[in-house]
Amino acid sequence: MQRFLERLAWPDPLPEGEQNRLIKSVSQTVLFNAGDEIVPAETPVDFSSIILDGFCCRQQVLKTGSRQITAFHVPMLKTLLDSAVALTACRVAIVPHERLREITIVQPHLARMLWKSTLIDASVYRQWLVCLGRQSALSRLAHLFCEFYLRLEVVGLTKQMSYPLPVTQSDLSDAMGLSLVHTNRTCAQLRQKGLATFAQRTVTIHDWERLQEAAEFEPEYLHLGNHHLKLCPQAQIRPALHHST
Amino acid sequence: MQRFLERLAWPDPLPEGEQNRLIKSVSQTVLFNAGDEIVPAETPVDFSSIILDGFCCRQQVLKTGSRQITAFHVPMLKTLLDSAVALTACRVAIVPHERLREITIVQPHLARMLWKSTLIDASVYRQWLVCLGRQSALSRLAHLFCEFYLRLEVVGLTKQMSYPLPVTQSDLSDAMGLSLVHTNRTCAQLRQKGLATFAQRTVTIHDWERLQEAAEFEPEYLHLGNHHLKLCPQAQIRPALHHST
DNA sequence: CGGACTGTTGAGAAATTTCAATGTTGGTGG
DNA sequence: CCACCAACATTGAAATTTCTCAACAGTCCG
Repeated sequence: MQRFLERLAWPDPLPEGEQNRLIKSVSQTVLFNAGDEIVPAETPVDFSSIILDGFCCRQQVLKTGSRQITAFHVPMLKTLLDSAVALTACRVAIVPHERLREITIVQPHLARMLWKSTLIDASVYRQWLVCLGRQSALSRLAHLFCEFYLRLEVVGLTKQMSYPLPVTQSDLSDAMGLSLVHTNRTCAQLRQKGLATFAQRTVTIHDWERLQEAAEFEPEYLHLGNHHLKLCPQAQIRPALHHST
Repeated sequence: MQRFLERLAWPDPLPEGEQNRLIKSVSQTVLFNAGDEIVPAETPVDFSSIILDGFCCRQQVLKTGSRQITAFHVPMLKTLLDSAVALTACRVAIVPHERLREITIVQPHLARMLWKSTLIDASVYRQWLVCLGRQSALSRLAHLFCEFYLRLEVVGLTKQMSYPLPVTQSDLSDAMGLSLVHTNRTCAQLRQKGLATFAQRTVTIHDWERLQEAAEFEPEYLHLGNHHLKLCPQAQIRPALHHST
């Protein structure tokens, strides 16, 4: 829970009273395995969920069977969600909506932080729309890798220019609106161009500068404040060339 | 302002006290012409905006010059926005964030309604992601036409199975992530199939049932409550055949 | 070792884009 | 009222991206 709390009012710390309030609001904590439906689609819910750890996504399945992932929820990032599926084992805190209602009454600042976090989510959705609507497969994947790098960086889940992304290429396809085959080829392209590698469910960025460029990535939409501004420029690593062809 | 207020706590009415509070929070009202930037992109803002009337969109322009519209804001629907552009003449109410902060303190219910409206926005974004990621051009356009029909229906802006959609085919393209040419051809297909016609900036739905089907449209994501459930089935109009070829 | 899942590759098919030309429409000034 | 202009819509055809189908390789695990 700690990491979620730290992130919520970012970059300010969440006052202790509010932290306790939120902790008390959790009615129960539930465990899920990879593949479980955290909240079945179409089910009306009267609670929200906080992903404590693990990795899950929101998705929608069309009649043709094709799937579109609409969001990834990384560990610790708050999230009120439905139609979510666990991609790895997940621990999820359940917060009844009634408790959230109480929070809006007695803890307006905390409520604002929760509201703000939904605004940031919306901002991320809009950015994804730009990717899916107007960017090439290469740019889309590059953008996703950039986004995750920063989102995970602020919560300390990156190691050098590398981070775990516990999904398959098939999941990436469904997130970026591409076919599996094309995703595979696009990953290969990113690798061959020396931009980034996705292997063993780990992303390694070889050339942050050029990756960002290929993605037209502009991190403001993530609302990370100035945190990342300190990170990224340093993050520029010597271009690594990995021409395997 | 009235229609915005009616819509906010939908289907419940917004208590008078809260209505007044919101009205008092407006620092000024601004007029825009079609094409004006309501809020320039990249500008940090300390206020939110409510579209009182007119029609505008959020957009993002890539380096290649291509544009992606990420949201349409129809008259009366509340909206806190940035990077917005007026598509028609617009009247916009400005609400400083400071006033919103006060609202979270003294009017928690009103604050919840505002929060809820951002959650609905996010829900619409996710639906658009599904469209852009996994649906054909035909389905995308059909979906857009369905979505607008309901959004405008609840605020009384439809007439029979027809409603004004004051955008060009070029705008539709940028919203659905298609090229102008393909959008044009897809509009023609919808027409030829007798599903819907878009002409003179007006959408006319010929066969709601089949249009909905082609779009895989499921209106729950709009959170219109039961209102539309009463409308849509009636809305099923005798299939009109308009084969112009 | 077999099986399931994941990743990789080839090749033809389909959807969509781009380029380029032509029609249409609505408004404006003469 | 007409001529004209600009914006918008439509059409054809070739180019490109992406998808689908199908086969095969690699890895993990019981």
